[in-house]
Amino acid sequence: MVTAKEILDRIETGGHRPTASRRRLLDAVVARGDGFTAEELVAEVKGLGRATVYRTVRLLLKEGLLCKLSLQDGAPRYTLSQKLGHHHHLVCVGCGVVQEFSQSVIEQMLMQLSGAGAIMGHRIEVYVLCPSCQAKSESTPGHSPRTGALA
Amino acid sequence: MVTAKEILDRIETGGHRPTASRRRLLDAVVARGDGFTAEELVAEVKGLGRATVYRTVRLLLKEGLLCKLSLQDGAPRYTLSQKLGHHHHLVCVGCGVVQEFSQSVIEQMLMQLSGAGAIMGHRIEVYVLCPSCQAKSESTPGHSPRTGALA
DNA sequence: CTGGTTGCAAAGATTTTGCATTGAA
DNA sequence: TTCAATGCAAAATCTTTGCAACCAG
Repeated sequence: MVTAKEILDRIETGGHRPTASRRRLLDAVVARGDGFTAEELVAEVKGLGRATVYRTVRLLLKEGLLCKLSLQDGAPRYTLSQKLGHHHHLVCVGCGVVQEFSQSVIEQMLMQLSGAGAIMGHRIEVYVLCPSCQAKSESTPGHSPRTGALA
Repeated sequence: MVTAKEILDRIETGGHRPTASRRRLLDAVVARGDGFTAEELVAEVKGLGRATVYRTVRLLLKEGLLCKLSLQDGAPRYTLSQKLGHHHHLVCVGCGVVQEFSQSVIEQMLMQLSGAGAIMGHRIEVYVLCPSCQAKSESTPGHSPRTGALA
């Protein structure tokens, strides 16, 4: 589990200051296990200016401490990087919980595509209905998940 | 190769009218092999209102005739669906050219993830530097590609 | 005719920027 | 002290919506 302090240390190592604002923002980010928007952080962490939130999100992205999720609708969502290396995401379209995974099969498959050019990077997201959301949707059939996330 | 007429036919089949505006927009879309933004279409197809362009893009997305690319920076980009079925994208970070591919290995890999929940969908994009852009970057070392696309 | 489609402008939503002030080292 | 970081509000971007006019079937 990544802690706010670890992230703050990395920020400091990167030549940035571990301010109180950043600590408060990180506490909020660490407390969530799902994808959130910048605006949700603005609402959640009271007393911080909107500009500070957006600037901090940008900083964390650049440092690789946050990942930008490519859901299809609305504002972009972000999630904390649990692993430092390259990884992919498993997003529940019901509750928005985000898990990470890395699968070497994918990397092998990418090799097969290298005829199309030098591979510079890739982005993989898998949308699931997690077991607890499956249970919920069986008991409440009317409920519809965040299908906007689907490709 | 998909033609504007084929797409217009599909639009009509879907219960929408094959108007002159839509035809002009489609001609512009078909002429490009890369990802474009809604705003680029507004500039490119003169005489069409901004609202019409955005509404048409939304219509084409809903019908599955356009794909939304999840690049990281700026406004979302769209590209024409060449295949009708499910597919993935190969995007050149140099020139923005988009190719499609489908690879059963990925689908097999997804099966292995099904322990995490029922898979509802997925999104895969691979960023490459295509052969012609590789040649260019060797002759002009100062040039830097659209690395914003990279995860 | 009739209802889908369009253009325009206004409104909405999201993000960035200028600038004076504050705060960490 | 010094320069990064912050807050605020204005501006910039991108997208949607209300409404009257228009057009395909």
